[in-house]
Amino acid sequence: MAGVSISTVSRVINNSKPVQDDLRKRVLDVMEQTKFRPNTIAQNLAKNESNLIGVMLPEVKNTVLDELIHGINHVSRIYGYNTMLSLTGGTLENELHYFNLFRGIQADGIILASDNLKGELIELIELSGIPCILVGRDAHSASIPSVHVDNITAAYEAVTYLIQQGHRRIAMIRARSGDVASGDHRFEGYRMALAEAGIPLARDWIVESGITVEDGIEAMRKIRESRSMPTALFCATDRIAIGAMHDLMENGLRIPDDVSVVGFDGIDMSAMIRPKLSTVKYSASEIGMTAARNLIKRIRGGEVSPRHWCVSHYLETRDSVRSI
Amino acid sequence: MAGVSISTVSRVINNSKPVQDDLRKRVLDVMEQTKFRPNTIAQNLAKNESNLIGVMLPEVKNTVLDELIHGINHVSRIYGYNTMLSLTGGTLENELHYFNLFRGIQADGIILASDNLKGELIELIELSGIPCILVGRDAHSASIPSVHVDNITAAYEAVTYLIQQGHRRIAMIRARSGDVASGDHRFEGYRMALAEAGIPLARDWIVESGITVEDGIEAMRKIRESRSMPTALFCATDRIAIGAMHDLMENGLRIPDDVSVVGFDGIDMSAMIRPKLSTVKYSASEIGMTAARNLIKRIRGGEVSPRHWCVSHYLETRDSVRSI
DNA sequence: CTGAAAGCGCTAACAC
DNA sequence: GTGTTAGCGCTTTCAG
Repeated sequence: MAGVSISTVSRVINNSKPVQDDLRKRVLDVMEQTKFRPNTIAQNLAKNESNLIGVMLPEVKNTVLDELIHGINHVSRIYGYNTMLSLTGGTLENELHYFNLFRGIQADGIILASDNLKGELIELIELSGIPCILVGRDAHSASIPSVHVDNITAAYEAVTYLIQQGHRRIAMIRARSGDVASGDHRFEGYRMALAEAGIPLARDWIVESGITVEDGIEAMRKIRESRSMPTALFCATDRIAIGAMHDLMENGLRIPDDVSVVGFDGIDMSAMIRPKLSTVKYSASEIGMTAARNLIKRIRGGEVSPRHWCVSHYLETRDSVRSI
Repeated sequence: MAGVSISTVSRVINNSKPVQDDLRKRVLDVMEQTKFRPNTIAQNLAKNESNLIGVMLPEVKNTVLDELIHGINHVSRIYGYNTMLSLTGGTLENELHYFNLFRGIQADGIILASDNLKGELIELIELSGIPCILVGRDAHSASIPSVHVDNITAAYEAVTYLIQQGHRRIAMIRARSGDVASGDHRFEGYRMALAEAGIPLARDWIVESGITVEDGIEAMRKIRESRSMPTALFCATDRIAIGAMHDLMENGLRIPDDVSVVGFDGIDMSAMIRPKLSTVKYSASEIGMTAARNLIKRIRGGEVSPRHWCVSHYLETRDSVRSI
């Protein structure tokens, strides 16, 4: 329509080479008038890059993840990348599926939160050659960089705080083993703190659970039904803690008078419930930003050796713990 | 590697035409051993379709949206579609941007929650010819089908309930006008209920606010500082309600003794806070499933005339309202 | 049933 | 500066 060659059109679209003003104008006019948009997919195919970063998360049920995503989006945008998100539900099958989907649309890099970084998934990632970065959990495999809070230390500090407040009968509702961050590592911190204080682990007071509010309710019920009650409870996530508090209060126990509770994550609701929940806080958006920044560095051929970054954390003490 | 032509490989990948067993096996073996995956993007380019549904949401800060997404994913998967999500922050600029991004990767259809369905955006959508469906809010424009709860009626019922409990001094924290669902429509329901009961609107008791917990705190403060206090409060979202309750309790007011509160959405936290929040509930996953189902029908050339679907709602009465 | 060849919409040398 | 041409990785006629 503009009476020019395809290449010229391509050049004005990409500003890749100089084009005479009148030709450029003719092209632009036609584009405007036909509302033409270049087909990204074909561009990507031809260029073998997409300026697209894929994000794979198991779910988005708490505010922390929204912050994480915003952190990622923020720096991605600055560097000219778009992001696209998919929810995997945490299953290996879905993770493989979505990884291939991202691969298919030529994603330049992928940020993922997964507990299945081994076997098939890790093979696929390495084979694909797509730069990846793990968020939220410490990497099993050294081949993939990661950004996360120091879950072990943070949990250790939270439980140590409880011990300092005079508690020795401390239960923990942990996430399932296999759930790296909130399961294994936060439990490890709990174990270390108790060990250091010479407190033996009490089987009845360690219950494995999902990470949702409902799971917390269920898990708390199990602890209540055990032979004796703890005076304090450390929960792997705030949602678990909120569920547990719900169960306790429904059953006539007072917080923190009867049992003290500490959570992990610092979701916004932790400050809204009563009593306000003491919890381990950290900046999820910082995780997102750091991840995006370093992923992009790798995409652009920066450092290759995988590193692991920790963002800072602190215990926000509120009203759910008493000293005895 | 398998000693066959490209076409044959394509045929075994797609099962599009019969291939002799031994050839098929040779191809499959090589695919397995090289971990070969077809390049989706090139497939799409050649086929001019992607089996991809784009989802555009402003944010994912509450459990309702997680449910919504899962609803969408669930039925999409059944029909062989993949989904990809992008967070727009609710700004027109981002919505245009991501829409074009989805268009670029040849998304077959798009599910979106937007309050900017007019002017540029609607033009772009119509021009692109991509089937779209709106979730969460009633469509301005008749040209785009939508799935949502009947916000006006639901809000009307919630406020009418308050009136039945003997309240006449009823405040509302509404979302901003322009925010179709939680702003305009839920306010309209409030207005109708009061009008029907012959209660005049009190300017001081209607405050416009964002939809987050923090916004709720801020808005409640404004109401507290007005000349006189209401006995009841209707909030456009549960998060607002939770923030408002926080502010009230921080300032020594009791719920429901001093003021009754009703929320909207039925997020999981509404049952966790104390007192438990009475709120309008509905199934977000049903919205997601209905949207996906009908979008796919449109993609496949089913009915063209846009329709609007409502999912059912009900008022879950809990402990945050007293009768006077 | 199988291979050769054209083409999806675009970019990137390569000539002029 | 601009047009021509060869792909990007795949699907789909079209012959055989």
